Amino acid sequence: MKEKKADIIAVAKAARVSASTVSRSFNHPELVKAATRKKIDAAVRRLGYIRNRAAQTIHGIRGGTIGLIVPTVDHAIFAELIQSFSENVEEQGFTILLASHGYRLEREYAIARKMLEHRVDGMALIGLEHSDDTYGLLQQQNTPTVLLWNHSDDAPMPCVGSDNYLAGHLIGEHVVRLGHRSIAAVFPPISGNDRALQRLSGVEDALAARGLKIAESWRLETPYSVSAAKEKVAGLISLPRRPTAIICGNDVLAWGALHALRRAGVSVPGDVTITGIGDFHGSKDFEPSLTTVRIPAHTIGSKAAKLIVALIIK
Amino acid sequence: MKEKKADIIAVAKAARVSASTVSRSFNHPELVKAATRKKIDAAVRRLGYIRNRAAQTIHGIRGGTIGLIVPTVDHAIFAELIQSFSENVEEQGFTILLASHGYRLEREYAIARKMLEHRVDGMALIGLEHSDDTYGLLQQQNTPTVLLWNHSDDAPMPCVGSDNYLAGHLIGEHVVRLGHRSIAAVFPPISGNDRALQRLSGVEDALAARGLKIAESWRLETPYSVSAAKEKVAGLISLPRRPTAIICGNDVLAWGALHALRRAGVSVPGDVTITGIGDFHGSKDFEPSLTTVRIPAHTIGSKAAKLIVALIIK
DNA sequence: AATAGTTTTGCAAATGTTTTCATTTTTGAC
DNA sequence: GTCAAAAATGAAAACATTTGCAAAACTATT
Repeated sequence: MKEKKADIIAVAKAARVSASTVSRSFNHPELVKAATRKKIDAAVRRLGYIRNRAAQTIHGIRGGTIGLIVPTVDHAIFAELIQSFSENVEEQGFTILLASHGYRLEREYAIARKMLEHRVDGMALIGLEHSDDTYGLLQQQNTPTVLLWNHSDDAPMPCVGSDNYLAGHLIGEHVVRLGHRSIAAVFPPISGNDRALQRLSGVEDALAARGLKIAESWRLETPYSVSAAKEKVAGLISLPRRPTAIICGNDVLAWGALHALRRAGVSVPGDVTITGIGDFHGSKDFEPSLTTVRIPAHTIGSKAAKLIVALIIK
Repeated sequence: MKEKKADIIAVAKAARVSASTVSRSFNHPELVKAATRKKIDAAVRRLGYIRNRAAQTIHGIRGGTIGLIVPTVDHAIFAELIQSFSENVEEQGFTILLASHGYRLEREYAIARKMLEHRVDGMALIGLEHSDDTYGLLQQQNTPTVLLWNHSDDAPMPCVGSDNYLAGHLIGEHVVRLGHRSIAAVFPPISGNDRALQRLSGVEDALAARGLKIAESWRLETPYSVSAAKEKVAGLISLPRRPTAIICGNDVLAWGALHALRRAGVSVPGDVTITGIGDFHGSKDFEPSLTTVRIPAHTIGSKAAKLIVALIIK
């Protein structure tokens, strides 16, 4: 039990060479004779030696980790993004250090700090809205960083994502063009969530361009969940005056809306039109079908992965 | 640009104390005079110093990371689990090193090795089915490990999860008890996925107990996606003879099935009963409503988190 | 068999911390 | 103002590696 784990010196002894040679055989195999390498490999296997990245890292060698901080993992939105990002990053030999801040920006700062203590080679954050402290920290340590999910030309750091304002605008225009005039909106809380805010602005501007406005009582704010949206929308359509279109901040909320309408026996899109944003897994197969704007999570993840790796090894 | 990052010695100089004192002020603040601590804090801030965990780690100090290897992040199933696990583990001061193996067990081994190189304090794996190499590795390095998601009394390592066989059995019995005799099943591929296999066995045994069996042509295998399930089920119900119940391996497949039936104008549960397993976000609000067995991902995540932390700091 | 060149190897210093132990400083009691 | 005890600090060794440099061991060439 107490047999301490093998270190490079133990391996060296076992293989009857020096520690330097063992180290080289790992990091610059071409510099060591094949026969020696063989001996070393054997010793490594015999002792169950596993090199210690921490000890390498203090020599300024890249540790091979990238920090990824998300608001939460548990959303269809981010799951797809995280998967694609991590997959691509792993392909390049990096591993992800993951943490979630639950939409609290101070948590994000604390987490970022911790990740820097671990000497991550790079960082990825969701969205463009971060505390000054966080931006300052990353800048000061000049850690390669990419901002995921949103894109804006005047972002303070490299970012890869889509234009959420545009997405909202597109949806807004679409709905107006269908002839709707009584329009409701269901959105998540916008604090700490620039994505939602931009989408909503896009929608509002598109409507305003036609002189339309969303009535105060038809602006629903709900947490990101099918249940919550379903409930809110059920309340909405039980009112005497009903909207003819409900614009949802994302597909999950739209699903909730659709279930609420189905339950109430309201026909979609006959009586009411529902729109989402995101095109999550499952949305395109929804019955009745759902109008949504595709946000290419998969592509964003893989592009961002390539970008951050490029920044790191440049 | 070239100003190398501050190290503990730089801080010591700036604060006019020794490195040891700086170190202590971080790790055992009670041992250093308040005034000194103040000077040090100031210097730290001024220099933007961030301690180097790697350098601590080589002293055998815990690095504060836990490796989590999942088949994929991008499934409603695991997203919820990961979130809950990581949330709980973060609360205790740990950070997660996350990677996915895409249901390939050799990848899992490689990833585990890499995580051990990073000297994770503990590991968490999904399911009970892992390569001998992986088990051997973890055992030999005696790294605290927990197996997530499945539970079995004779698992080779501590595990926290639910009994998937039981879940399948419950669903099977339920369907039989409703009086169904013509039963179809839609399941994901079972290779590298002990969860699916156990569920299916549970279902089959429950049916067998009543002398029932799923016809070969009614056993559908489909990847884990709404689209795929929808398509398969659409094919199934277009056949002349239709099952009266379709048991799905998990809720996502059940969603696909529900959409297929709705599209075909088949009434649920009037004409056909659909069941899922998992009780994912959204399932309980689905219209028409879905019968499912709850697998408490959230609870599993948090219990597992507590367990692994306990194993680590014991 | 000696030489020059090339390939392998080992020694020792360096990396950024923590920790043990010894030394210095402070405190409180007289 | 002394003294002992307690508290705070520093020096140096330790941790698991990598790497620059020099020594040693081979290869060819004569």
